[in-house]
Amino acid sequence: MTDDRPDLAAMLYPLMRVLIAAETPILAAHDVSMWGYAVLTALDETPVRTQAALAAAIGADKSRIIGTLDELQAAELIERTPDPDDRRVRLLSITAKGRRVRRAVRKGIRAYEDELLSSVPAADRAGFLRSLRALSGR
Amino acid sequence: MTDDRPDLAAMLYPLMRVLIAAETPILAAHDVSMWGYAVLTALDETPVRTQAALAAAIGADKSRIIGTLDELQAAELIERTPDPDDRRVRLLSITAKGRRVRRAVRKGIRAYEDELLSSVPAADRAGFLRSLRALSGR
DNA sequence: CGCAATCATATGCAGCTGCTTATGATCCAC
DNA sequence: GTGGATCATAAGCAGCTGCATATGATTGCG
Repeated sequence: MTDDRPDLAAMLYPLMRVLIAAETPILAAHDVSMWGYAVLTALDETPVRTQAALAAAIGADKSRIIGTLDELQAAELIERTPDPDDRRVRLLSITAKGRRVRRAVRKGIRAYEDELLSSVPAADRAGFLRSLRALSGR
Repeated sequence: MTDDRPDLAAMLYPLMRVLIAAETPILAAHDVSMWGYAVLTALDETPVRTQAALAAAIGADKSRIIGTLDELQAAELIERTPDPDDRRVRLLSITAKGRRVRRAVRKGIRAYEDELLSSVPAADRAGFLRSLRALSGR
């Protein structure tokens, strides 16, 4: 064990702040909240059955996420339809509009990330992304 | 540009939560808050002149950090002495006790991190750490 | 059928955060 | 000497978060 590197959290924290700061105007330009974008992303990528399961999937609080879902629905970015097999459940789906918005936001974010990552050697970058992917469980 | 990876923030966020969850009991065992540990770490590694500069260095709010400094001082982990050259300033320094506590916490955290990172191939791990270091500005 | 579990929803509580404003003391350039 | 800047400190405000509780409706098992 060497003492030559900071704790992971100490490195992740400022990076996280930089990313959030960069994403904020991108999200604002599309009138989407950060949790709203997380919801759109989840729905765009994987089917999910219940709102609670969605909340768990994106690390959100199942109660707090309701407001976000309300906003997304009002903006016609998602739809909620009753599940014919279980009257407690409202099935979630992303609309075509929601898909477009999500992908536009992601494009902006990706452009920023690519620029950020371009300062890192390609071999390290690949290792970084692979590690990050493995460590984040996705 | 490929679509085959999640946004950085989407990967960093769960990793950050995992790290925080792991650190929480370690910090509690030493009766140190997370900001307290960040302060101790900063003081243990680099001299800093003013409290405001310390706050900036660790990404904390200069007003909010006062309470943390009060606690650390009460626990005799840091000392605040008036700067003879500038009566507005209180110079900060870590005590020997503070140094011991900080290093004990770091040891616990490092053990966890090493275990976590052991699931990643060594080459990727090195690339990960180098990238993280470069991207976090430290 | 009864009951525990689950769903969506709402909300309270405590804590934290970012930002701001304010205070009194001190510093320093003009 | 004056005034703006800086320091430490305190606290307001609004927003967010994690967790818990509660409600009414629904489901599914014993």
